[in-house]
Amino acid sequence: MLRRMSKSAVSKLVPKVPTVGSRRAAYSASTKRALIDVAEQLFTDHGYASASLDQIVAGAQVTKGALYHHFSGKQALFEAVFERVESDAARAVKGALRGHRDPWDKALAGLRAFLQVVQEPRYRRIVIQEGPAVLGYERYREQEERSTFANVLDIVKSVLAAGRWDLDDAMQQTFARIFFGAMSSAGEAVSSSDDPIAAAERVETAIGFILSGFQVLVENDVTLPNAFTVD
Amino acid sequence: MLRRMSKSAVSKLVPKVPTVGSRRAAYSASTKRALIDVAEQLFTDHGYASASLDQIVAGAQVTKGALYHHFSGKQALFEAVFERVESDAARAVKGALRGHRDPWDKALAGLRAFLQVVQEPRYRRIVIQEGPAVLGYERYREQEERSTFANVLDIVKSVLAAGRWDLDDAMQQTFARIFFGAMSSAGEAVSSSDDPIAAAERVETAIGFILSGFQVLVENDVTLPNAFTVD
DNA sequence: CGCGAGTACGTACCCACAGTACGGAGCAGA
DNA sequence: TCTGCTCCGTACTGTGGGTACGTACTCGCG
Repeated sequence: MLRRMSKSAVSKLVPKVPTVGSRRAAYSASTKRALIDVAEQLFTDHGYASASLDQIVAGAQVTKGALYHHFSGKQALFEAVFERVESDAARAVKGALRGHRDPWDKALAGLRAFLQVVQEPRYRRIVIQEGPAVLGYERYREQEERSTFANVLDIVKSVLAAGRWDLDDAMQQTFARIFFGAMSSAGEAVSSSDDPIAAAERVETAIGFILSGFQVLVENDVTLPNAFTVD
Repeated sequence: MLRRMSKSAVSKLVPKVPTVGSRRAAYSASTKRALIDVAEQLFTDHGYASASLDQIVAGAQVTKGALYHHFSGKQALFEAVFERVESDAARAVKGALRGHRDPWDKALAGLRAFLQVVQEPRYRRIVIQEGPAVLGYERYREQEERSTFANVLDIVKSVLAAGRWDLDDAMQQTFARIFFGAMSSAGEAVSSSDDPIAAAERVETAIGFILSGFQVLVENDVTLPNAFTVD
C-alpha cells in the first residue's frame, strides 16, 4: 500500500553506489537508518521512557516487525542512536584539535569544541542525561571510551607529556576522567543556563584557570604528592 | 490479616513520642517509611525501570492503594528516596568538614568523604546514575543544590576566599560545578574499578595535584584571564 | 528463465505494569 | 453516637514492550 510508494521515493535517498548487496540490501539499510533517525528525534524530545516504539515505527512508516528485525529491542535501538550521536560528537571535537601543536592550545580548543557539542540537545539528553541510566554504567563507559573520552585522554596525554614526569596509564586515565566529568557537568550547566554564551565563557575561564595552575606545576617540574610515575 | 500483626510489631519501631498526631498518624508514617525503605533497596538493586511497584508494595507488605495514598506516582516515590539518600550523603560530607580551619585541608577532607559516599551502591545508582534521567535535569539540580552540591560550593568558597580576588557568585557556582562533576565522574570510576581503594588513591592524588596548582595561583595572586571579579 | 531459500518486513496477539475508581474500616472530634 | 476524614485494600483499565507467525519479495543457482 503506502510502503510500495515509499520504496521508490526512498531509493533516491540511497547512495547510487552498489553497496555490495544490491537494491534489497540498500532498502533494508535505509529503513534501518529511518528508524534510527526517528528514534533519535523522539528520544531527544521526550526521553527514552516516554518515547514509545509505536510512535517510532509510525514516524519511520514501518511496523514493529521491521524494528525487531533490525534491533533486538528498545535498548538496542537506543544504543544505535547513542553510538551515532557519540561518534558525531567525537568527530567534531577531533576536527577542532587539528592544527594545534602546543598541548595547552590543543586543550583549550578541545574544551571549546566540547562546550559547543554539549549544547546540542541530542548530545545532552541521549549521552549525558540518559546514557548511563539506560545502558548501565558499564556499557556506557565502553561506548564512551572509544569516542569522546578518547579525545579527552589524548589531550590529557599531550598536556602531561609537557612535564618531565611520565605517569602510568591508570593515572592518565584518572586525570582524563576527572576532566571529562568536569566538562560534562559544566556543559550541562551551560546548556540549562539562561544565558548559555556567558555560562560557556565562565566555564572556559574557570577550566582555563585550572589548566594554568596545572601548567605552572608541570613546567616547574613539581612532583606528585604520592608516587604514580613509571620511571 | 497479616497486617494486624505487623502493626503491633511496627509500633515498636515508631518513636514513643506522641508525634503530634497520636497513634494513627504514627502508623501512617511508618508505612510510608517502609515504602521508602523497600523502594530504596529495589531501586538500588535493579534500577528504576526494572523495580516494579508490585514488588515494592509486596516488600513493604501493603498494597498499591497505600502507595498511591502517600505518593502521587512512581516518580514521586523515587524522588522521596532520592531526597533521603542525598541528605544522608550531605550530612556525612558535612560531618567530615568539621574541625578544619585551613581551606585546603577542608577541601581534601571533603574530597575523601565524598569518595567514600560515592562508593555506596545506593548513592551511585540513585543519585549519580539514574537521578538525572528519572527526575530530569532541572529537578535533579534543585534537589542536589541544597545538599551535596551545597557542601562543594561551601568548600570552593573557602578555597577561593584564600585568594585576594573576590569572584562573583556565578563564577563561584561555575567552579563548584566543575569540581562536583569531576568528583562524581571520578567517583563512578572508583566504584566500578577492580581495585576501588587504589583507584580512590589515584583520584585523591590527581585532584590534590590540581588543587596544588590552584593554590599556587591563588597564593601568588594571579588574576583570571578574563574579568569575573566583583570589585 | 523458473525456483527454492532466505531476507525483510507486516499482523495479531500476550502480558507486565503504571495508574485509577471505588469501597470500606476505623479513628477523631463534636 | 454520629459524622467526616484519613488510610488503605480491591478490582479494574490502558498502554506499551515484546513475541509468534505469516507473507511477499528478492537473489542466486540451475
